[in-house]
Amino acid sequence: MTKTDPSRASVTLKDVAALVGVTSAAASMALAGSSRISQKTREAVKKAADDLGYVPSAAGRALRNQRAGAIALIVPNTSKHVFGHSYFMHVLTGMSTEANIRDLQVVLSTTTEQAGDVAAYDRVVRSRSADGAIVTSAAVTDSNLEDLVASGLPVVLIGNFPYLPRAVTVGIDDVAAGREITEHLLAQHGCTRLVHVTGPLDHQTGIDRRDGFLAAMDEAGLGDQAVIVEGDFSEEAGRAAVETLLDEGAVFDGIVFANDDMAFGGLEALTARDIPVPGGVPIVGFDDFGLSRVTTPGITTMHTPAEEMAALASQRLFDLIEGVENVPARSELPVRLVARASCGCLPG
Amino acid sequence: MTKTDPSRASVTLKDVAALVGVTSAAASMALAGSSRISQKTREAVKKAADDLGYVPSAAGRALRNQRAGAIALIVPNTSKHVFGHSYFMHVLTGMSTEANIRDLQVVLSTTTEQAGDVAAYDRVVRSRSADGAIVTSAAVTDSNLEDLVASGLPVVLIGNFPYLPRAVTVGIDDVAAGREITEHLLAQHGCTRLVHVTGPLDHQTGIDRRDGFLAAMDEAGLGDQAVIVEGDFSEEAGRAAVETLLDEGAVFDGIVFANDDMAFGGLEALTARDIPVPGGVPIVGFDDFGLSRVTTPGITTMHTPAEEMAALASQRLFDLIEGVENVPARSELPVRLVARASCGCLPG
DNA sequence: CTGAAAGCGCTTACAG
DNA sequence: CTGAAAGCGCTTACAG
Repeated sequence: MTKTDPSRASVTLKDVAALVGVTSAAASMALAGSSRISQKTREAVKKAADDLGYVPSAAGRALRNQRAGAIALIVPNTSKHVFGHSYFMHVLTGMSTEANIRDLQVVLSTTTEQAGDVAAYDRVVRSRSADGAIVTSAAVTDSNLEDLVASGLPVVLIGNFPYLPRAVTVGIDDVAAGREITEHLLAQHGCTRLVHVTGPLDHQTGIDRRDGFLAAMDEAGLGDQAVIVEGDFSEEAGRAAVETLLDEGAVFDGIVFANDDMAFGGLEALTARDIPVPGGVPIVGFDDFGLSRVTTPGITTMHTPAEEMAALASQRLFDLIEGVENVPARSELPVRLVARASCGCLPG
Repeated sequence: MTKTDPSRASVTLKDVAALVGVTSAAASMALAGSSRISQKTREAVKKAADDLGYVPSAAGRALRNQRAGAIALIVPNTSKHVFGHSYFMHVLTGMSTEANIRDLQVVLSTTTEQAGDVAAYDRVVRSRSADGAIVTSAAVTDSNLEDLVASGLPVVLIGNFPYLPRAVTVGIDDVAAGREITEHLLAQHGCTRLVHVTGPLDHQTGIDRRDGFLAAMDEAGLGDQAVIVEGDFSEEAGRAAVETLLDEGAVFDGIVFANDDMAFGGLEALTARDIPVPGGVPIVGFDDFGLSRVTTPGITTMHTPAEEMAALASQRLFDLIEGVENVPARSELPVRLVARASCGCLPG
């Protein structure tokens, strides 16, 4: 069957070395392929390692190399609610792909307390459970992030952090993307009185997408018509925004939601009030993490390449860990408008 | 600001000990709260550790304690496609919650190759990157799993593995659940000619849900009417199953899909052929990982408590790692039928 | 060229 | 009672 020893006790380098009759130092070099060790010994050691099912101890290596061989994803408690399951799974997929290539582990660090977001990061890196970390979705108000970046520990942020110019970040151009999808409703669907339901305005994503919306409205000479309703990325916020608008008798001919979850909540609210989408009110969302494809109507959205962002962030992180010079501080990936039925592009 | 030293070099026990003027052994005991160390020294050491921002080295501890302080989730490459993003995120959430309570890390191990599923697991545990692992969604045909369980390494399987009686597993009663949701269509909606679109039949989940369907049909005296179409849990399989049925002119008055993804694919195919759901054909799915709530109509389904399963699996794993005797080999969590519009229970 | 010590950071068993 | 060595598993710098 398998060659691995099924016994519980773990096989160390010493066991391998003893089987061949060399020191563990020699065995180590042999497995590393050092030319210092004769080819014959090298092969004997490799065979012995194979036969015994030897796998190097992560702890032994980490201690000796001062390198954990792992990268961490920090998921602050709050952001799990804000960004949702699918976002983080895309991020984990991107990280895992890159980590696998380099034979590194991925450790997941979720925060329990509200306040301890950075403490969580700090613990992971200072305990050297991971050689660096990817942090995503931090709030603008989170001042600790600044100390973190200044500390010089390897960290890559996913998102946009204009107030942290020295941080290495990977993201998209939310302003341009927000403008583009707004222009879509204006130019392709003849909307003139648009509402924007924002994300949380203590997150740069929320701010930028709103600014993109306002820029598009201004450029179209419709700045006066622009209505802003503050949301928080939750489905419930989208629903509440629509209900409030309708209750107040607001006049509008389209809604730009800052993400798909809110667009879905809004869609349900509109449908519940017998306002057809897109016939009565065309709407658009943002993200395309999965939800927007499966609703009826499908939600027109800006595809945010979360997995690719995470993959690139991982590469940047590896560079930081390895001490590569001149790692680009900012990388932006392209987004792409995905036209579906909610704006009127596709048949319902 | 923070008390932590922002310098890159990490603080070791030796640094803490030096600051107080004791040996690192004494500092270790002081931090552990040993009564061997005078209260005064204990406090001084704790203060010094605090001031320096000392965090114990994971590698040092792991090597000394022969314990990684981490548990792993193994995600075989194939199962990512089979079970989808949301399932694994539920599992990770459940694991993280339990791991946080015990101050353990969660490491994520995704397999690259097709064949190397167990090798991946093996590497993680043998390298002692993790003290044990949770493995989910393994195929019945994966004979390596048997060796794995026999090896005595701490592992908990999520799912049902009747051919591995010695394995510690956490799951649901898929047969009973499959029967229950089938009975719902029979008893509540008067269906008599039901189709079942199965999951992959090399996974126990696929087999069990099918058997539950057949049992319900038999008990209702409708065994002759039961039609089985083999699927694989993918949306595309659900779509293809419906198209084939319609093309062949099959006669049926309801469909039991073995999961929600297939139900969604089937729903789209029915809608595309102008067959209203539930008016033309009532359908039900299985899982309730997120999708079934957001479709139109919402899909009636059996709620599978993935997060709770993962939490319980984690607890079982901790017990195995700690050598607790008589860890229950099998735990089953209750499922719950969630009635939505696709069967006709709720208004569209 | 090669053998074997030293040391990464930690904690406990041992010596005094 | 307390000081300090030993050793977890590994790899490299050093001694011979």
